[in-house]
Amino acid sequence: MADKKTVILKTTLELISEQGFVGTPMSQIAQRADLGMGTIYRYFKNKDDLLNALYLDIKKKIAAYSLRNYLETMPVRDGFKQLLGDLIRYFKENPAELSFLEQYVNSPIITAATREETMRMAEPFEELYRRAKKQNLLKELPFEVIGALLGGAAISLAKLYLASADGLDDESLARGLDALWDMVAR
Amino acid sequence: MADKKTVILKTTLELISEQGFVGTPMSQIAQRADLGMGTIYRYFKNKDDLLNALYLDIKKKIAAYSLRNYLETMPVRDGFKQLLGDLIRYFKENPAELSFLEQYVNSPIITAATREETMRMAEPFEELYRRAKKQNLLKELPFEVIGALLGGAAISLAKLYLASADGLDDESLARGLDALWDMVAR
Amino acid sequence: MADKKTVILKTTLELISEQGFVGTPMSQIAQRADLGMGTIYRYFKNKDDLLNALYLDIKKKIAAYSLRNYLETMPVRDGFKQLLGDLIRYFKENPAELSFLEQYVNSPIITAATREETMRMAEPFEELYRRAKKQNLLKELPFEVIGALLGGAAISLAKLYLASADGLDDESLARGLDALWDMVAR
Amino acid sequence: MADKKTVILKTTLELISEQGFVGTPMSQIAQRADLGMGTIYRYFKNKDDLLNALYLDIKKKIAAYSLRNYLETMPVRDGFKQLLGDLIRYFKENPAELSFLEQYVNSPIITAATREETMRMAEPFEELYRRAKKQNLLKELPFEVIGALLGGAAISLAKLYLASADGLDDESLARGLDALWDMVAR
DNA sequence: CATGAATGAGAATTCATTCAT
DNA sequence: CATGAATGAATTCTCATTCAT
Repeated sequence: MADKKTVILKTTLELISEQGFVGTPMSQIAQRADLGMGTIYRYFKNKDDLLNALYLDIKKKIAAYSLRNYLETMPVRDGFKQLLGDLIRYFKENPAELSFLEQYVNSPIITAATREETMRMAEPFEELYRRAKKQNLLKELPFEVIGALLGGAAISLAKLYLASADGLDDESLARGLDALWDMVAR
Repeated sequence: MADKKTVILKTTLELISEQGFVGTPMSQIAQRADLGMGTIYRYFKNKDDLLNALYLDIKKKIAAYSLRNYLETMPVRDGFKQLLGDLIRYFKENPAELSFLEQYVNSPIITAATREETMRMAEPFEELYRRAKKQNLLKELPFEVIGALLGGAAISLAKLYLASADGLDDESLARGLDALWDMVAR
Repeated sequence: MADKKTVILKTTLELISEQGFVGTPMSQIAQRADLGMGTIYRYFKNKDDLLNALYLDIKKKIAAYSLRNYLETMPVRDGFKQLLGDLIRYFKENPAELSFLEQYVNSPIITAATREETMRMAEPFEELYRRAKKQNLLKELPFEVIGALLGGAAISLAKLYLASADGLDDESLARGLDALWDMVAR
Repeated sequence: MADKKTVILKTTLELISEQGFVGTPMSQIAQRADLGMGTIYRYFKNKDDLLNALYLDIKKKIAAYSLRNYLETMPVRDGFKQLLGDLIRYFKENPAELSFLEQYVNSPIITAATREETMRMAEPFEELYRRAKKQNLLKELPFEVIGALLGGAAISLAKLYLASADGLDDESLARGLDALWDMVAR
């Protein structure tokens, strides 16, 4: 059997994306994970802690997936599209993760410490931004604004694709990515 | 005194934006609203109903505010910037509304019926889209995609401005709106 | 029906003196008091608070009972015997109170604030001590020592009488009180 | 290393006097004693058994300490003062023991069997009482009453000395012991 | 209509005890 | 013999909802 911590996180995500955080009692998580209630508390201090751990875990997976095929040697434009494209593809493949994230990015349950920790994962994106700046490819907008615009639009797009019955074909994804680039390109 | 329903909605928003949903019991809403618990149940079937009503109420206010200065006779580009600019300005003036909305758009508490009802408010925006299409100003993207891209980016931008200490000056807002337009413009 | 707070305190004392504090769940108190669980929490913040309130309540009753027949105009020796005699008689009539007190005087559950509040009840006894001192009737011992010696011995005596099958006859109580006086008298 | 049973008892006393009974789980005892949880259950049937053993252990140490310098050949008055003086000195040197005892003498956790066993330790004191009686030195009070009065007052005194910042000097202890003797002396 | 005390189902969390290694 | 991860019954406490006044 997979290690217990992993099983708990997996089960929690499943249930939360189905019923929401408030709607899923610890007892149900334990039951579905086939573990005793107390076992969860061996691995996580309390319910909030479990949620924060899950949040962090997902963020890490997203970062890893996004970077799969990204190279620092890529041309800037290709780099952007690679990163954002894989971000969207990740959510396409993991809809529960997206729904979870959307619900908790702004929740007071996610602590400042957790949020801080996710910041560090933006490092490759920051490097890309600096590269783009140097080549004078971007609009006159601060890093945070660029990030917010791209992130907001990309996630919104991912949600739409998940909702649509036909799903995401490569053609329309490519067009979406072009739009994203146009938004920030000079 | 304003009518009771309004007072309840206002108080609920206040408390939820201060403490989050889980942390605000009905009894506290009643107390702060200076009403008996039973009174709330006269106006709202239950807590979920209250939340859905609040959600709808806020959406309506946003729509109204966005349309304040929008005219169907405006040039398309100006129309877009007017609608989106006022959307962002609304959140600037009503931060609690934004934080509430962010937390509940994806919550299972908001029912399908409520979600459906908010759709209708996009009507003026749809009209604008059709006008833009006719003039061949937009990229080859379906209405929903255009809407998702713009909405996601705009709200993301609003959140950033709220978080930033210095806030939103006209200059940077204008540049943000230009970026949004570039995203969808042909 | 008596007021709810009183009923809860009474029931709690009953159960705790039978089973101890740890051994009596709040649910059992509610059941025996014929009240809903939540009702207890309307009147007491939590279990510890309930215990502190009970502690204080009993201390007040003891003080009142001790002072029933005590007069500041009594000769000092009679005053001592009156106060201590009624203290012992109170416990004779209210065994549960004694067992409760014995168990919790030294428990960390009783807060410093509660302890402080009980101090004030010693006032009449302090007055008596001052009067005795002025008349040079007592040994050269500080007030606290006199109090500790008398209190300790008196309560120990009360416990013994409760345990003994035959109980406390006036004759032996009188002899016990004489012994107490001899302990502190010059 | 001392034998395990001793280590467990010592650690339990330590933790309970620091945090109270309710606040110290078996797991914490195991951890602090540097033993596995299961090991404790090898030496004690369950938590209550551990507590009863600790209670008995402390009582034995007290009896031993009290008798250190006591001789059956001592004059009665000196004998009393010797026994009671060393009782008080023991608590002075072992405050945790006193606090533990105070909390558990009246607790339902301590079984009748345990209580019975502690009775036997009063044997030397009983002998002393008989000797005093024969010499007609005591008031007309039954053995249990004498014991209760002296025990109650002595422990009360010890507690006071522990609480007082300056502690117990020989001078004031001597005066306290005189008072105790006066209480029971004819 | 309005009130808010009372309710009790339901949730989080703890911890004594067991038992496979 | 020793270990400590796993268990789940038991407990405290919260809060949406009702209903007698």
